[in-house]
Amino acid sequence: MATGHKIPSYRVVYETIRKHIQDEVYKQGTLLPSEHDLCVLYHVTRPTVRKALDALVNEGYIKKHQGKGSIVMGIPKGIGILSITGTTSAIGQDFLKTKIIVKPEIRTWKNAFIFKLTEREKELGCIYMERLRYVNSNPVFYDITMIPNLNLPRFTSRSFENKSLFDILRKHYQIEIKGGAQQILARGADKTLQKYFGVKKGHPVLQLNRRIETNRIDFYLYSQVFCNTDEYVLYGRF
Amino acid sequence: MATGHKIPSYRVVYETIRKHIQDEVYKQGTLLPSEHDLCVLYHVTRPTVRKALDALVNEGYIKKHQGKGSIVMGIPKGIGILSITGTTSAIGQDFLKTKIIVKPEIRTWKNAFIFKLTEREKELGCIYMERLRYVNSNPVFYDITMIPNLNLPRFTSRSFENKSLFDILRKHYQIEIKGGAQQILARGADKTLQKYFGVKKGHPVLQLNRRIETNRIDFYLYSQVFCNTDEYVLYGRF
DNA sequence: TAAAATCACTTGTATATACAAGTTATTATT
DNA sequence: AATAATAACTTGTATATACAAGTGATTTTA
Repeated sequence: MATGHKIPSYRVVYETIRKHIQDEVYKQGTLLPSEHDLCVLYHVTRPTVRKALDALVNEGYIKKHQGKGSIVMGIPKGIGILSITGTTSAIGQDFLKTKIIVKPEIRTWKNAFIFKLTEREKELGCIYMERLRYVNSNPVFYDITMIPNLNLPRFTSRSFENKSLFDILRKHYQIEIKGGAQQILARGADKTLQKYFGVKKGHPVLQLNRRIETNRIDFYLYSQVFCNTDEYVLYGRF
Repeated sequence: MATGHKIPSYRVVYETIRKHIQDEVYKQGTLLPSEHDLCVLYHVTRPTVRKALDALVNEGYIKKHQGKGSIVMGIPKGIGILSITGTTSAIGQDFLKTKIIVKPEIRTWKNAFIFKLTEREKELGCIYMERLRYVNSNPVFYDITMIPNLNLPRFTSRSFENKSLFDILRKHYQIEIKGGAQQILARGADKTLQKYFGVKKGHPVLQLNRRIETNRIDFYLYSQVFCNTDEYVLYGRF
């Protein structure tokens, strides 16, 4: 199934350099090739290279110093749930296992939800699912995902074990994640969290309420993520 | 005391539009003037306008749609401690009061700290301070700030009441904040937090460990922020 | 020899231009 | 009147170019 989408060249440059940092072709602490050299390498002009580097700076892969060059910082450490790509890519799929608690099913919206829903979203109802995610066999994330029930054929019958929700949305429905907003708070564990995380009542748990924006206008995903940060803390750049 | 720094025009465009969104000259839900119109308005070219808009998109002030325009999203709601500018600008200085718990003083580094320090940083020692911050008279943030003791004359004798640390660093020492990395976790309140937040022992509190990068190479600020999220949650974009 | 000036590099800012591609209103067609 | 084509907008991508400004090594000067 070819997408037919042409990949912009700044994206190619970004992805390649990112991969090279990941694979330690460009090693931590060293200087990246100069912008001019990258231009020659990728047959693009400086603004294009700079757009790619800007993204890498934002995500913490590199750091720039005027007059000196771009220093490779390496892969952002920790669990980068605050980044756009979601949990899976951030800590490496190898160490993340997913267990479905509630299979995707059509429901009415939880009215206790934090974000205001549009009338259209309320009408549609939502696809609801719950997942528990393990990092190195420890339950670390418990997440509730709600997606407006808008023209996503066969969605509820798909398998999500060890698959990224975002990947499925992109491949089968051409939905791209573009960013989002989130609330972050600390709370005590309730019965559900006690059960899944194996902690005492009131144990401090991180909660994230997220509204995720997509390439489809007025189409948002909603998720509530609970994290047990006892062993794995969240990490982010700003 | 004139800084002598020339402000880049993309910055001027960014600041002006940002201000206009804040002052509701550009109202939420409406379309921003087109990039072309902004070019005429500010006497700059499109790449310059786009650079300003990119920053506004990143911070959640606007959202762009190809073929349509840039939609004004309004001021990012909540307490945007995850953003680069710090607490003060995020919730509006009017509602934030600061109380100094420990005045800036020279100390050796807390060795229990999370980030690895360089030898140079260890030698220098650090300027240490503790602050309690109130939002609408409620104690919400308790933060410990550590700054390498590197050529910051008279720093320990300055007043920090209701002043932004970042502003002081910029105005008096020409130190600009460029970004940073942070860990986020949920933890139970200890005796100190109980005292300042007026909560029970073990009450869930958000903790942020931050390393803040500056325009001076190898000069970082370190801070540990504790947040009582019972009434005011943190907010961020990704 | 030590300090100052220069040069060659780096990234930062800005312009001018072109075309691709998505959206919306208008116009022409059926 | 409903539909299709078009035109006029919008943002997205990309090039080519120029100069400013920070860094570090080299060369010149005192």
